Amino acid sequence: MVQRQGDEPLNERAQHLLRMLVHRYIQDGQPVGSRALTRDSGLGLSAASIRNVMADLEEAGYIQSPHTSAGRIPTDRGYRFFVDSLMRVRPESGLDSDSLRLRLDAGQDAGTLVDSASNLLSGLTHLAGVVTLPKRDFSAIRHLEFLPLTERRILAIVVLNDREVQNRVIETDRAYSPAELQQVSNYLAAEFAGKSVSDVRRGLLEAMQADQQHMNTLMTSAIAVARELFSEPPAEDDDFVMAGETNLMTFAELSSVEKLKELFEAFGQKRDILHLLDRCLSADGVQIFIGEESGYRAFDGVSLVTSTYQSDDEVLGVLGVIGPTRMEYDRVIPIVDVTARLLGHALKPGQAPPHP
Amino acid sequence: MVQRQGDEPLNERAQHLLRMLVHRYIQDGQPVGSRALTRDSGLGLSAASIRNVMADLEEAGYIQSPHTSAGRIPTDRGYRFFVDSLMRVRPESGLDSDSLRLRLDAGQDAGTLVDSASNLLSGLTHLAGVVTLPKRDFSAIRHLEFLPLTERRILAIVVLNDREVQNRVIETDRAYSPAELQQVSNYLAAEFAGKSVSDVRRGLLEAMQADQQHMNTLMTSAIAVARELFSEPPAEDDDFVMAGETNLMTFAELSSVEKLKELFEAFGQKRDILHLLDRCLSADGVQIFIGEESGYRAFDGVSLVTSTYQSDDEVLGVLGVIGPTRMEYDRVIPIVDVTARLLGHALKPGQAPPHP
DNA sequence: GTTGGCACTCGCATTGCTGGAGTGCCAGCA
DNA sequence: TGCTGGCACTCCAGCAATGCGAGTGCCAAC
Repeated sequence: MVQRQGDEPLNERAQHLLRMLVHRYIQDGQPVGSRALTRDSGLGLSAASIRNVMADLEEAGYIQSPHTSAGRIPTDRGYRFFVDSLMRVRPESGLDSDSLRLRLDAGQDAGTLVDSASNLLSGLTHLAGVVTLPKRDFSAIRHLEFLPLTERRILAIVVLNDREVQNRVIETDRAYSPAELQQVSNYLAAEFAGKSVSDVRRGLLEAMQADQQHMNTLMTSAIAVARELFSEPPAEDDDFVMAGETNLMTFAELSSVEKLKELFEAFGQKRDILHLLDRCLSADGVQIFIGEESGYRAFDGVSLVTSTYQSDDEVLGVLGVIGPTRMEYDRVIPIVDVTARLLGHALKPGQAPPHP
Repeated sequence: MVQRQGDEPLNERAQHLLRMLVHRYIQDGQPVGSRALTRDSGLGLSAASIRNVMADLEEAGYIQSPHTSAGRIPTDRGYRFFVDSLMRVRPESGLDSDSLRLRLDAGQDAGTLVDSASNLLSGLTHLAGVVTLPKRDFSAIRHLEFLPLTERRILAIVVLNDREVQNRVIETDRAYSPAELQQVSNYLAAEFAGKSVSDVRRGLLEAMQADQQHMNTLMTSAIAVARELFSEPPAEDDDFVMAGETNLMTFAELSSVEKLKELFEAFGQKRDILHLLDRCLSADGVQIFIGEESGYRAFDGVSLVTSTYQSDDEVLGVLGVIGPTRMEYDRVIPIVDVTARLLGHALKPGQAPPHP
């Protein structure tokens, strides 16, 4: 990156003005001029002085002017500084938290909850909401069942956490007789019941490294089958749900059809978005990507506010909100934060189911 | 509908010119003037004569001019007449059919097939593809299983057709002990194995009307549970999958952001679309809704070409393509038709699974 | 019935103009 | 040294005027 003169820290006044400018721009989407700022700032400064400061801010890369005689708008860097150092998150208006809880009812199945959360996010922020399906690594295995389809293909059904059912077809190395399969099934069901998927995976790894000569045929078969079943997470774990994409069509910044197309294509591809969301999985708490920071061209002019959601300290997934860089960060961030907490809570196993 | 002078049948020449006009407009999206038509028509007529005919066509409601001194464009009614009487469907270029078959591989599960079909449609037509999930009414029940969750909540797992697994939580009138549930489970599994969902439903209806005093407790319980399970189709049966929505953003007719928003919101709501697709279920073969014919405002300027798909004479669902009214009907229709056939074929139970 | 001609109508792009908002810079002042 | 008022300059947005081109409708003549 090019060294800029402006890399020296901003003084108090410049920071204050930058905050005002960003705030104002977020409100009405018009470039902010020196006159408007003089009024807003509350400092008893003249427009000329403000102009001087604005020139500094521009040189430092925090703001820019779309053309000579327009006001200034924040750059990505300006938003970043605003979000990191200038902004104070608005405390959610207590009421929210309660009414939200009602809409994320514990005891529903994961798919429904994820949908609700996504709708909730988009509804509250008037932006697009996005929620990844929860990882199932820490779910307890409740029930296990194998059905022979053809000689070498078995339909495996796994029930997790009282509620979720997953199934996949596995291909085996050799043919299993129904009786044999039944044995394997019983053995594995007894062995795995109550354990979490990641425990099982770890256990399998150990078993495979152990001396196989001490095992009987049943165990060897069982391990082979189980390995096939648990070797990699099911495809659905790698997916997300969006809601309210159309909200993005209202923003002037994104109203060029080409820009929109690019963005919606990115949503459809899923790959880039997933990659981006995966990056958020590692750091917990709220994370923000502003415009080009994401590294994807389709995300120019677009920001992503995310948070991991977790139950019992295990990170299950990521949720967040996609909108124009010009979004009300101070309002959106707490919404994302609260929603993440509520979703995590609602997903906690053993929650009371809703009364019929 | 208002009676128009033009309701008298169009003469040969008028029909020919209408065909040319629609064809031309579909090709380049520009209003077609009399000069252009004189060249295209092949008739040795002058522009003035053409203009006379065009005036007739306009009066009859088949074409209209966006403003005084532009050419003419087809109205919905014009497209309708074109599609019904003037157009000749292009025979698919044999090659297609083979390469398509490869992309709709029999033996995959319904979800994957539906996704593929949807992508196929949008890829081939450069429009948006839409496919409803297949109804499962005619699927054979392969396996049935009940797991107690809480006293009155039971997780039911139904395996259909070797491949599809459906599960739902049912609420019972009274508490069942695990042993009792096991009995019910065994009884129903034996009773239902191999029957289709609709057979079972019919059977249940009869059983309920029969004199219940002749039944033992087991049967009564079993019927109560089964009724809960099969009373109405699972929610997923009532859903569809779309692909290539972004293709619609390229068309000039739809390039106003507001129109697009309206349309995409309709896609998101699903309700209207589902309703529209349901209407297609009854009539089999290819069906077409042009513009306002659909009755939904969001569909102004948009056409829908659909076909039912079926295996073994049972209609399973609907698929189709959504695009601007100005679409190449003669090319799109056979694509929809073939895709429907291939999807129906691929969904046929007992198809050889793909070799690993 | 067909044709050429003619007047007419729009839409669209270009041009020139004006007002307003905003900037940068400078000289003067505390 | 920092702040301020003033001034010249720039650029956009909106508006009217204009000319051009494409296309129409109608009519009289063939």
